[in-house]
Amino acid sequence: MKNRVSLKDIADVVGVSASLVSYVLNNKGKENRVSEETAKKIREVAEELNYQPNQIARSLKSKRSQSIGLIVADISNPFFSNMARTIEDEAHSSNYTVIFGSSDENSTKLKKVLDFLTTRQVDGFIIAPTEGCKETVAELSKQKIPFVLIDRYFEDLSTNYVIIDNFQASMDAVDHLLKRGHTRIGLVAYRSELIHFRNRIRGYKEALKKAGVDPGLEFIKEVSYAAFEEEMKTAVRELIYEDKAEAIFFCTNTLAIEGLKQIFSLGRKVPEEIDVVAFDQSIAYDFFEYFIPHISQPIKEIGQEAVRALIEQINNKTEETRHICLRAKLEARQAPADELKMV
Amino acid sequence: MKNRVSLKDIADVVGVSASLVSYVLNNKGKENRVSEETAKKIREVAEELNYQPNQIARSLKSKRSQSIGLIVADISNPFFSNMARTIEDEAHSSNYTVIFGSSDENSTKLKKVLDFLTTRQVDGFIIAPTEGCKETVAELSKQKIPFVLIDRYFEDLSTNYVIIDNFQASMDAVDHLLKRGHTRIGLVAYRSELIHFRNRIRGYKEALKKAGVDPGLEFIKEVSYAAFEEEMKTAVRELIYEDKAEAIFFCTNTLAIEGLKQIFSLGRKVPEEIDVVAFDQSIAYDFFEYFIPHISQPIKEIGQEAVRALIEQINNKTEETRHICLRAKLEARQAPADELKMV
DNA sequence: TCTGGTTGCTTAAACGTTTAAGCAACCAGG
DNA sequence: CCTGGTTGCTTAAACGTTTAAGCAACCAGA
Repeated sequence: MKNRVSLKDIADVVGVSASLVSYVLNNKGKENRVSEETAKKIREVAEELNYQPNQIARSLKSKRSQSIGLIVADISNPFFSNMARTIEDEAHSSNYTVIFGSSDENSTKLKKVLDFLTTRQVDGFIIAPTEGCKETVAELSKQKIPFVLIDRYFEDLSTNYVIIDNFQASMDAVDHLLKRGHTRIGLVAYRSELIHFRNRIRGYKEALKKAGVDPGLEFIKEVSYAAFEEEMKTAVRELIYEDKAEAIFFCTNTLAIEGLKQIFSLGRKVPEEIDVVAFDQSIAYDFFEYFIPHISQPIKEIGQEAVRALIEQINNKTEETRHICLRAKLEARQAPADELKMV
Repeated sequence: MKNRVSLKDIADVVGVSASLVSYVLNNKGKENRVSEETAKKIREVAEELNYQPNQIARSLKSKRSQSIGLIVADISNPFFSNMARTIEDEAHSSNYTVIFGSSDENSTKLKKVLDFLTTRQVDGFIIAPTEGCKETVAELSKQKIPFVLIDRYFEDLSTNYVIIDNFQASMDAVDHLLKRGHTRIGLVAYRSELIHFRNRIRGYKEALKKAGVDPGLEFIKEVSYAAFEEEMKTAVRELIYEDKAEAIFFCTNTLAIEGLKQIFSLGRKVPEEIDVVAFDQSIAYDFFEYFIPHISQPIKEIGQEAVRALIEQINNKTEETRHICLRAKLEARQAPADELKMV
């Protein structure tokens, strides 16, 4: 490949210098006093030879690669792949490409991917930070590399971020269960210091407290990201058998899916025997006779805001950081039983 | 940002020329007779200044960007996002980054994304081609830009591709339904000339023919990609009410999910009243009392083979094309009814 | 003492752009 | 006829690498 036509090629054909071609094709002919006649010829030849500017050369000169790095926990997780899609659309519309990498919620891997993409001179990053990557993120700030955190952030780090109000969302979710008459409500989250999980747990506690539920009736289970299937088994078992939970709030889509499997495998009926609320959407919820109430995150908005904030930072090199906190909505429509009938 | 340390910076500190630094850091010190003493000093300073080579400059020189473009129908489709993940891992392990773009099964959009990424000088593409993009793909061949098609290919175009044996997979799927005693078997596919759909339909027909089923009992519905929810409604309705189908074979994951919704909304029980086989995995299948039999594609292998074939083509500029056809497996385990009980 | 090879470095060009600076030719005004 | 501005172009440097070619200093052998 790569016998691609360059400015020089066009210049040779027309019989002018490469600079002139550059001026014309960048619509800077006027300012640089290129005659309309020459300009026309240059444009024609460029068209004819199907000239495509070499972005690499351009990047070297401009120190801008017009690409952004997207680092999420796992691109194959629907939450993140949906996010990726909106980020793609938004980035392309601003003439940026998106390079992606998965961290597997592992701070070492995150650092590796980050370094890998930094060498590629991406102009900035959109990152779902993992636990224990605060130093890495702080370093990024120090190096003045533009970036926006999504989904999670660090309280004691002044960075751009786009998140949702996890505390409020969690309160809404638990309120929903309280309103349905439960007091013995369990929660399953990942074992993590990440702020969004902490806030989801805070929201859970606050909702119970406000409702006057005895703190002894807080049932909180935390499972590890790496082995959550295994640990979910124990968690659900304990919630049901020992804590006598009437309802469970699952803090992510993956947890909800796995948790529901465990509930069913114990032969419990949802919602009659165990009521459930989940965080995040899942295609699976459409198939339950009882539509699983869940917190629906404004994924599209998050992605768009993140790209916008990032590009703004790239362009304006403004020092101030933007903290965008969106509202997530509880989807609790009860599907008509005879319309989405489960087999 | 971008006050990044360059070869020159290191050279200045050590007091040598940039070339020497380049030789040493590329482990070409020996061949170029750099004294071990100087080499050591250079490596130390490089370490100290945390030197990261500028890949852009390197790319300009080498005409290699060490990045590949991945173009799929929609990155948020689980099939493609899972594929993306394996491609990411495989590419990173060969020191390539992945830039992605979605075509929405639209050939105009595909061409746009392709051009967009070509300007970025990606070294090659992995593409799930859309209907009507044959000329675009042929043009890519003509320009000698390395690429590998996945999921689909064009019969009359000699290109690299990694696919599965759709004909065989489809036969397996329909055989499964035949073995369960059905003869009135419907099929739902996208309305498309893409070879993989044609082959899935061929497999369906062949299986029926082999089983001696009257060709009059072939019920084939095709829906448009853009409005499949709407058209699925009609398709399922017709299959059930007019064709009196006893079973339906859905040709993709999205079709299966939507089709199942429609079947349930008509109050039909699966599998007692309508038996079903799907193409591709879905998280939702885990939740049916009756585990939905489906064709499970070797996504990981497809991704890996695609990356390998692509990198081989990039490196060896071999003219010969590789046609890799993998086998997809019918997953038909029946989940124990009391273990995965639906609510 | 000259020759030729080795050692250890530097110089320079190139990749394809962008863009400041320079320069020749022309024209108008005094 | 000189001056100064305008017009239409070219030159050159730069971005950060890579790499061929060159060169000075030294040493060994004849």
